[in-house]
Amino acid sequence: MTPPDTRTQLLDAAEHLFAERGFHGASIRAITDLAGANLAAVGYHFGSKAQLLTAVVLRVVEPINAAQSAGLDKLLARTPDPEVTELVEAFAGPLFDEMATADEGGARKSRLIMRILGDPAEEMREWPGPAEDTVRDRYLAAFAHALPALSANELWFRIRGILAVAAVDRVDVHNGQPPPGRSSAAARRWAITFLTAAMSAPPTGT
Amino acid sequence: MTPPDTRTQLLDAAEHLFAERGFHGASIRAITDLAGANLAAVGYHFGSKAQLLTAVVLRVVEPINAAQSAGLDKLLARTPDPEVTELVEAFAGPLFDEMATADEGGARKSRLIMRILGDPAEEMREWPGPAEDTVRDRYLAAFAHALPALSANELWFRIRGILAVAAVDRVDVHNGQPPPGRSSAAARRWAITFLTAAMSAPPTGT
DNA sequence: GTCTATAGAACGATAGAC
DNA sequence: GTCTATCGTTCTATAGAC
Repeated sequence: MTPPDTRTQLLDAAEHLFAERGFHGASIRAITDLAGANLAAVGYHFGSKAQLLTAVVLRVVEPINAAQSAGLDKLLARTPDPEVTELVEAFAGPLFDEMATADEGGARKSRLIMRILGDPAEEMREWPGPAEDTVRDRYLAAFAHALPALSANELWFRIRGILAVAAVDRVDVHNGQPPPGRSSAAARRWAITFLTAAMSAPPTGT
Repeated sequence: MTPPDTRTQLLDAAEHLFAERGFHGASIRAITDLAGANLAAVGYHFGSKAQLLTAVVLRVVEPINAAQSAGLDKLLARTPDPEVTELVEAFAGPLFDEMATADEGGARKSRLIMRILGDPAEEMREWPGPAEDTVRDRYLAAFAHALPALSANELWFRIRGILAVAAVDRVDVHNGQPPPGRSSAAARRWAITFLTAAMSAPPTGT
């Protein structure tokens, strides 16, 4: 049980506070205080507050991408024509798994991702993010194959719907507490049901 | 064509900047500059930056609530047992209508709502919001009646899914531009298809 | 109702001792 | 790698003239 190093403590504290208050709302002072580190530590370890943010985001996003990618590999190794529900499970499942660390860490990540999704400019834009684009493109192709009647635009709309439902999960609409009677395991299953039906809907008629 | 008064110009500018940069990222200076008003104008007209935010949010949310409420009234006046697709249309439709002012005003409101959804504490919490709670409860009852097999918790999960899909609409995942080939009219119809199928899914088995 | 001017606090970043 | 000290900037809020 070696104690976490300062760098990790800073990442933890920053993940918490960026999710809770946003980038501008979380000061370096608040982050270093929560991390039990010195004010100058952010500059030393990450260079700037903005670079700390990208490090935090990468740490949250990378395992999700890896799990999504591995899930698709596994699916395609078994059959060239996966079911819609299998694709939904492989794509949306990791979003819930990674955000379901029992404690409030899941809701925190969920909020962080929502903030990034909704942020058009914030110091977020320089973030590389080629990995998740690749993963998304691969799922786009797989869904297009499973749902050949759907136009590319409507398919894209639906995939963004998956992201939306997953991102908003565990973020309460009106206050900080999760809705009553929610366990993340149940939410995960509800989401698969909800999203499989949604993805499988026939194309919208003109 | 009377020119808008300072108060309205401040609300417009604040709506823009809060959506674009978040509450902490939008300074009073930036807001008053964009509004063509004086730095002291926010204090005079709204008392504080936080109260300006609640005024902005109320102005965005109120017409949506009113349209949702009127839509449900109209539906229930016609039949005591509306279809799921009609309920989805009445609930989700106004979210798209109010956010579809052709120009980028829609995306702006969409982003603002996303920020509020994802914000557990921000100066948002004191906001009264009894109206939208009432509307949501009425739809909850109507959906429960149309989908009697669904548990209250799973139904609640699904209604939040509607909000998620609507809120994320027109917010691009990775940069400020809307996805290719999107018109808000098409997005509205795609969403009704997507969400009707999702709401109509059978309950998740245990 | 609009302006100038400023108080008072918090901010990000960094230089330099240890 | 960690600390103190501080620079220069920006922030919200408000007092008071017009």
